[in-house]
Amino acid sequence: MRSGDWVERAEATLAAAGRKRGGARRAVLELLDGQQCALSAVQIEDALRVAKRGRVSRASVYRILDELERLRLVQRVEIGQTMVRYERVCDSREHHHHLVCDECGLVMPFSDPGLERAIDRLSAEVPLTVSEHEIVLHGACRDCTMIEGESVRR
Amino acid sequence: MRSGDWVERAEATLAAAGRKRGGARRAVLELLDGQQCALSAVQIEDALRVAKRGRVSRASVYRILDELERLRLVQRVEIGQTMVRYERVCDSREHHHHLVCDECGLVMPFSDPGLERAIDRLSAEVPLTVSEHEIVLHGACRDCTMIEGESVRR
DNA sequence: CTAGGTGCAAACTGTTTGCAACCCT
DNA sequence: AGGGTTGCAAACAGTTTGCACCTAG
Repeated sequence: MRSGDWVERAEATLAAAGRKRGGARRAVLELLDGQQCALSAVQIEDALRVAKRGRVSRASVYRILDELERLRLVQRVEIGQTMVRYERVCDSREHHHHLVCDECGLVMPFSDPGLERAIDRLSAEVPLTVSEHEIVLHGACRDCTMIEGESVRR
Repeated sequence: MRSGDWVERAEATLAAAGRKRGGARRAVLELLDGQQCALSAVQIEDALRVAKRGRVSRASVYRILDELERLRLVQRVEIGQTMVRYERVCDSREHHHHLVCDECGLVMPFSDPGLERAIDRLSAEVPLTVSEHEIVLHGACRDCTMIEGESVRR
């Protein structure tokens, strides 16, 4: 999916749902469209303040994300670290999951076709009409693995 | 793992880490030992108040869970719904993941050997020393699937 | 003109921290 | 005696809500 396509699709979906346009939502859409990985509401608010695409209030960020999620334009990602993150939903080729370093908080995307096949097969057998799935691998990234052992840090 | 074994192992691990015993922690351990699936800190606090195993303060619940997690006696589970949940860590035979109904919040455990194999294989290829993994399937449970369609509820 | 969109501030909720008292070893 | 353990209350951080004003259609 080319950059921009997702914003267009989102605007179209919103219009179809009877929504009007707005500057705040547009700014959030464009920001999300440019991301490689998930962002939290707070990160989004900060990024928008810096980019000063016209200050967007905290409340609007949450309301917008909530609505985009309902329309399946973004997906929540629970990576731990207390806060919820969001990332745009794209076609299956860009589908990915997350590696999280529990030491430093680094988050990296990864994807694996074999794993997806296992999930798809499983989804059909389970007592749930599965709409989404999320896989998170926790551990220590390379940098943190090297530092380890110098104390009983968590 | 029989009921009780985990509590014993936990106490032993704590002692080995130089910890003393305490009533609050004991109550939390026993409560967790009797659970089928993950509980949030708030749920734990409430359950202990009801069971009145001698009131345990909110702060203690959080501190205890934090420590048990560091010692790998419990594992955090991020199921969405904002709050973090915890469940005891057992041997691999009891290892499981979660199905979450996004309509009513129902959480069910499931396990799948094929999926575990795929994860293990993958864990070796990734730029992270993987210590844990978490898989969550989101969707609508059977009851909610039937009710669906009556409105644009999320 | 009218319903949806937005900003601001207050309210909430889950979690963390400071501190004094307590208890295991 | 001394350090880990607890409870209480205050402090925090992320999220939600109420309300007045603005704006797209």
